Amino acid sequence: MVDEKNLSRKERERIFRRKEIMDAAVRFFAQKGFSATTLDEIALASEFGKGTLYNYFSGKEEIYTAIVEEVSATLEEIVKSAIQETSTPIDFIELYTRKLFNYCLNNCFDFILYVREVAHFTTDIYITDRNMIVSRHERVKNLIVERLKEGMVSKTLKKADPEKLSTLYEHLVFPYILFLITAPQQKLDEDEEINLILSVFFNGIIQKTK
Amino acid sequence: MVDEKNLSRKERERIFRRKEIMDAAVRFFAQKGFSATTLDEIALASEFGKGTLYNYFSGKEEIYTAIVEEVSATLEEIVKSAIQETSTPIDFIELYTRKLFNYCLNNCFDFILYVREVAHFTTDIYITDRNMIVSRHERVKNLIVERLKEGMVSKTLKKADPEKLSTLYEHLVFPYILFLITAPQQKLDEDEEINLILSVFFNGIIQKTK
Amino acid sequence: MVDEKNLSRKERERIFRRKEIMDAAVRFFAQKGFSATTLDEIALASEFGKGTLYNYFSGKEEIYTAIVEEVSATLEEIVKSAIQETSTPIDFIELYTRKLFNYCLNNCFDFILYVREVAHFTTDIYITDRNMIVSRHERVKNLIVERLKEGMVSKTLKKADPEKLSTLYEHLVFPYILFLITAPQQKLDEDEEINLILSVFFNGIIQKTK
Amino acid sequence: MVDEKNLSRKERERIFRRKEIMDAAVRFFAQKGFSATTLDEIALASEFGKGTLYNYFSGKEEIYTAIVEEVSATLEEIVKSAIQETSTPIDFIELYTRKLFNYCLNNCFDFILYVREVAHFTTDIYITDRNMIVSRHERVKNLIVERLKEGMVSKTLKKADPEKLSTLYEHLVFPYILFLITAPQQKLDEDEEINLILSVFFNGIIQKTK
DNA sequence: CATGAATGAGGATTCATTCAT
DNA sequence: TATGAATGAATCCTCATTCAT
Repeated sequence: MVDEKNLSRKERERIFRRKEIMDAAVRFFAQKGFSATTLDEIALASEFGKGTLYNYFSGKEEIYTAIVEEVSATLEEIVKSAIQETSTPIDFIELYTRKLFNYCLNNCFDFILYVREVAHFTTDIYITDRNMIVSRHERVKNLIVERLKEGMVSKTLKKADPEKLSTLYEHLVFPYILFLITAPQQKLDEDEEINLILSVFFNGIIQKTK
Repeated sequence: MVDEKNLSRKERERIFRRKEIMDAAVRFFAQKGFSATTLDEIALASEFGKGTLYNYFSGKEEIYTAIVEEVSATLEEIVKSAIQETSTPIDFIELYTRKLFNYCLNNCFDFILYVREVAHFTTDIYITDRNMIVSRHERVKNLIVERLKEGMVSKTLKKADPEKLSTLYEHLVFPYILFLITAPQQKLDEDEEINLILSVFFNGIIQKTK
Repeated sequence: MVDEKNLSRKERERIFRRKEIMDAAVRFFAQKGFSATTLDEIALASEFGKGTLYNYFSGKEEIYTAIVEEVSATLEEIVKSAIQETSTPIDFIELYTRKLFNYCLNNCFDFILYVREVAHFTTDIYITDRNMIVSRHERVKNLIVERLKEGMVSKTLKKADPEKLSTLYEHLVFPYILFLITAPQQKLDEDEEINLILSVFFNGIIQKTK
Repeated sequence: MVDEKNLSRKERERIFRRKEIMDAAVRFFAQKGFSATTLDEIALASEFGKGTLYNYFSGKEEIYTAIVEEVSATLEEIVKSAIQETSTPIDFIELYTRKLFNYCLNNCFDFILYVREVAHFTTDIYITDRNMIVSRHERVKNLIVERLKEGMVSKTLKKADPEKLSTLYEHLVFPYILFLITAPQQKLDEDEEINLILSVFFNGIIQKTK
């Protein structure tokens, strides 16, 4: 996350244009995958000349990587803020889920890319700098694991492997949100869906008090 | 699922060769996506000449579609058999999960393709005959929904929208299995994983009796 | 130089087609250099589809390299045969010059490429396998140097650094032949030109007897 | 050669900047040829903006042409001065060779370009104004031819076609000098090399007295 | 049927040139 | 005048598909 404060006008414009290109590209990457997306499409959609893209990115791969990295960074912010704004594991999971849902609603294509990468759903492209993404994902996961452990210590949550639980959460919530958003349907009652997810997930992990 | 009984030797051989090609192809589609997979790879891996593939399929797309359809059919068989072999919703879900896991262990590449298609994770390719897959998926889903409804009527399961619950199950179990299988890790304790999934899912959907 | 005897029809055809492509390409490389030559031109001139070229060469660079290597091999043959067919240094140089001239007359474009490479006149392209060409050039040069030394021992030739003399010969004869052939002029009296070259070169290196 | 005396400061600066650009460009043209050289390289090396180059030249081609023309003019000066400073053909050739060698030592890239053009070693680019260069080359050649004729009349030189002899000289000396300068070697004994060239060339063309 | 050479449409990338600042 | 971002034509290369053998 670049500090955009102390940048020259030129540099700010450059970052802005990079973002414009990424925003135009993400829809295609999400819908068709990396290989099937063409630079012509991206150029057309971003309203830049094809050659211009190369002033901002070294190639198709870098556009893709930049998008995934940006989502990755944003998701880390989301987790951190959810942690800071809550005091209990339960509250954290609820807020985190809500924030995720919200982010996904507004940036569904970015989210698709990220889920695909993290969930190993395709390796259409070998992201050279996957390390950065993977390590950030690990970091985020650890934050969640810590919270889960706290809950287990305080007996709010059932005892279980917190690592596995974290992974399970991720593979429950991410794909489901993705489904809700991509599936063509009339209306989406956000609260209802969140409640359902949490209800299922919680009433399994919350230790019942007699 | 073609009835292979009353076929001539020629026809049986034809089906056998189609299967060989599909088996060779699925690994590439799973690992690299549709677009990034080349017919040269498939020809080489299947030990057929490139031109020969066209005697068995109309093109790359049909190979892909045939694979997805085959998985789709197999999964329908799995659900049906799980239904027939169990008498309660709980038992059904457990057996179904177990069978899924098992199928996935032995056919992980096929499974990846299917999940990608069903979970809308990419539409790299527009499957012309997606209707058949979608409608079978609906059919399967309805079978599950019926079972869930039974459970709600008999008060074994909490009252909830069975459609949503079915979807939730699908988006919990499928991606998680996929993750377990694709994530590079040492050993995989199948039973432990299944128990975890079921534990979380069940203790959320099973109505607690005092 | 591949032994073309024991090859299958397929392999012979393959070599033949490679040669056809090289023959079509060399004219462009010679006239415009490596970078300015396009595959479209080569494809058109060789009467193959553009993609077909890639069945025979890995790319533009390999076509170029293959040509230079072929000339290199041929020139080695020429030197060797000239050595075998003569018994004195003087006769050798005369026959060698005559053979060179003749080769160049019939393969002037190939010759241009070779001279350019050997004379360091351009490094438009970095030939990966330049080593092979350079080492062959060294080998050929040594053969000539040996002959020159013989002449010096037998007092037929003046005493001088045979290495330098060999280089001087090369940079006299090759570029001049090239000039004669590429310069647009009416008629070319081969014998006259050869006699001139030899006259100048010989009457300098032949030791005068009183 | 523009008379730089009566020019305004602006015009002098303009010429100076053109020269700076040409000096930066010639190294690339010499090493990689016309096509493979990019304006970006030239702009970077000359420390001008890419657009600025167009204030001094109409395009890449003109930069190239200007360089070749400048060398061409310089070489004409060299020949003329060598003629004025000597009184015999022999002395002339010796001085000319020496001056050439010296020029080449200090401007080897320029020299490479010129030799390539004059020796027809590549026509990567069609110099629109090649006429000027060719005609100057003819002029220079005639000066040399005249000197050679004088030598033949005065019986200092053997009788021969002076035109051919001039060409032979050019194709002996130029490429050899080029080779000496571009070939990677430790030390270069200028005098030794010149003596060798002249020794070979002279003892062939000088008529022996009994 | 089996094969793989031939093909050309399509895609990523480069770069000379233009032009607004 | 100096600049470098924008551009798209041009180029190399890939690959699904065809077809002669």
